Amino acid sequence: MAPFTDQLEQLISGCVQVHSKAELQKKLSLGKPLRVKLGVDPTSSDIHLGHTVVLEKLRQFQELGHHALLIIGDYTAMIGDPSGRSATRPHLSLEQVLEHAKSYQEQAFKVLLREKTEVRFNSEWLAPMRFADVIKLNAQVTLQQLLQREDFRNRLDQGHPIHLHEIQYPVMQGWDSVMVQADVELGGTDQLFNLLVGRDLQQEEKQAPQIVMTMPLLVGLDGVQKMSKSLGNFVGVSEPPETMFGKLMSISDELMENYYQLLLSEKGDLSLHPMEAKKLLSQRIVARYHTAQAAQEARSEFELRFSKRDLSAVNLPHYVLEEPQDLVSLGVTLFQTCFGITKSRGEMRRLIEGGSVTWAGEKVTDVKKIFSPHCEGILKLDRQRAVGLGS
RNA sequence: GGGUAGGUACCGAAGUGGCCAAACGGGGUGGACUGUAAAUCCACUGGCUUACGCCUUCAAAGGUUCGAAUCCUUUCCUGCCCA
Repeated sequence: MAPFTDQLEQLISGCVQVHSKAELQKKLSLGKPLRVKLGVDPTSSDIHLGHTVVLEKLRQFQELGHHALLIIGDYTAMIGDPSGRSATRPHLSLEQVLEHAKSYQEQAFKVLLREKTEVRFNSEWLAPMRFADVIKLNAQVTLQQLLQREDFRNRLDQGHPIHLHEIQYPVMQGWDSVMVQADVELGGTDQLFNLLVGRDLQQEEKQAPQIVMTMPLLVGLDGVQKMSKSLGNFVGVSEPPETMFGKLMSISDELMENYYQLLLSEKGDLSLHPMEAKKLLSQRIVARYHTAQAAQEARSEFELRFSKRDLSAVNLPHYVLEEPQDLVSLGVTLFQTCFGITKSRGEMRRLIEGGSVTWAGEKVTDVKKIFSPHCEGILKLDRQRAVGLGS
């Protein structure tokens, strides 16, 4: 293991809060590997760049010789973390949660060192708990503490409901820390309260309280709200290189600096043309989750496709017509079969009438235009999607 | 449990018997412009239809009416005040 003073510097870099630095220093100085916990709720099937900020921190701990505990919140996911939420989360079934959990782990190992990670499901200890046990835990938290949280206070002020099951969440998460005897717990800044509850519960159980470290939240592609699957403003770590690259290119210039900082832990070269800086950023992030070559290709494709607007040189899905079809029907079929997107005929018609569809580089606004099986060429459907027709 | 205010499209929010597929704002999508950035402008934003129009929708189910998001009944859900 590295000398603890060096470790300390590294570990706290990028953190928003460390509670407390002195405790961390002390624990590190003992020279023993720390048990570092990170909880994730498999509420959706994808891990996105927002999650990676904190995963990377855990990875850093691993590389310094510490023990990583990845807690899959299969049980908590069914309740839904109210943190930062203005409304109650929808309920998930156990089946959904378990399915998500599986792909979650796989994706998490794109960042974490698999063989050095202990994965635990919190249903292991939460499911068998009895009501009396729960009551006992609840005695550790007061309503006043909960109401100091901004998310709950907002809901209260705005007359939005706060359900009792939601206020159980911090206690459950805190109990996880007790059960795995965490020395450190990581989380986003919105997790601060939940993380601190863990300390209280640990102390109650005569354990040393965990050190709490929070990382900044990554803003989503819209530049306004935090990155989340449900808002659709995310870049998933399992997405194809071209998609990742494209999505990253759509962020605003202002966001770029933030992304450089949080995703690559460095300052971008601001002397470059913003577009060039953004291409560099995208390329490097893609390279991290795919390969350098894939990133290079994604970049070239992007340039061909959008800068030079040359679709002919780009890899497009192919489709061969079986029989003549009008443009609307064809469009709907293509969206479905090539991109898995369900469009109504009305939507398709609007797209065509709005001038989005081009055939061989020419706008086609005739909804009824017939395409026959021997038509060959490139049909552009919307801003991002195009299909090669014919063989 | 009592009182009271509500539940409208992705979200917020008008509408309180026909002119309502439902104003307005946000969001989203497409176009122009561009660096697939920002800003701006324009269009679209339940389904089917070239269209006339038809169909499904205003928490749910029934009912009144020529006609209901709007009136009545019951049910479910939520806020606020009181206990």
